Amino acid sequence: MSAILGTRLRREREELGITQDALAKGVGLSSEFISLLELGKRMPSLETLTALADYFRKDVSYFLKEKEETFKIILRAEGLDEKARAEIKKFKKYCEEYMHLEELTGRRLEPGPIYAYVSPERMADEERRRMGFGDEPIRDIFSLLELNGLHILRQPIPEKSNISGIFIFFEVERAAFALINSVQTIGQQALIAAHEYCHYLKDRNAGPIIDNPDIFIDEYVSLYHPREKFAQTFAVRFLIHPAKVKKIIDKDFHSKKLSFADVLYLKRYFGVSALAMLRTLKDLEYLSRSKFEEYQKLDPSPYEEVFFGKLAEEDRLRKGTKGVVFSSRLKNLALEAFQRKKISAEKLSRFLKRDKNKIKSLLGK
DNA sequence: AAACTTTTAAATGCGCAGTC
DNA sequence: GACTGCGCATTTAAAAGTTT
Repeated sequence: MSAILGTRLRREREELGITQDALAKGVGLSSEFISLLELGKRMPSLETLTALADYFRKDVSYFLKEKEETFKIILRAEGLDEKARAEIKKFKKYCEEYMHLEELTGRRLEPGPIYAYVSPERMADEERRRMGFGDEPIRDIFSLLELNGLHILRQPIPEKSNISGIFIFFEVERAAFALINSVQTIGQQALIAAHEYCHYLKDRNAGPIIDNPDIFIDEYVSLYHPREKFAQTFAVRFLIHPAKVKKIIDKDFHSKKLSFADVLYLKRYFGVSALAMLRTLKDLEYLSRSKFEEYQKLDPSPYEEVFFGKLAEEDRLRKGTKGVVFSSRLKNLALEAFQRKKISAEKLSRFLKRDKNKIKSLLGK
């Protein structure tokens, strides 16, 4: 009995969008037997397995070999220092706790659609349309993505570890998680979140993905895996819709030459990193190459503070971030689990990061 | 928009041949 | 006689359609 064969088989079949019956006809079996295989209650003969593998154009081993545990793959990645390792181990723990809470409350999120688009721009537009955003900026990307099935955990990983985000998909549980490095500015985090979301929509079956911060430097982006280039283009397009940029610049700036302050204004409007904003403006030809390079060298934070009073709330806080940032949804799940007496007050207080007596008195008894 | 009906997909019980 | 790979008949569950 092997659970892996069943899950793989089911996944392949569903990806083709066919029924058990259709598959059975295709490989000369009965649909009942397909059912048994998918349930992991029977093993096929070698002959049958070969027929199935052929049908899906896969190697037979694909259906047999238990894939190396997701986290082992990540932890084996080269160049991981001890601090990063420790955070990834914590990430694993948080993922498991998150899934456990979903199970306790019965609130499981169905994974979103899988896209096979050729163009990241089209995919981003389509996804915006599906969510009903038009060309408006997205205010709370983290919550939005969570509702669409990508669980978000934000944890601080030291800059020198060179990790900006991690995407993983638990095959059996059918749950996707993204770790966002919370040491980055909130704008960068938003971009990474959208980037991981693209992996989720497109590459969720390709194994875990570790993203490093270099993907943001457009000069070198072409050197990276095409999948990364795709995801990065998607992320920028998803967060900054060019039509909106055009509208603002035409209407409000009367198409004048953009100053650094204008760029920062737009950056704040879309809630992204300064670099992503600069890139977009350059690509849309609102900034010349030389201006782009000039602005790119500047550190936005002191300017932002002077031009707009203060940094975005979270950017000031993040300097002191020591631990994980749990999403509102996770906290909400924990609360529900507590109220239904499925977890202890101690455990709840760990998720909410508040004193348990305080929580208790607030909830009445 | 609830209550019932029909259709279809998936799961289960059972049994048959072949093998060890 | 116990076990395996499978099909047939039947049941269950979920989706789609219809009526009130």
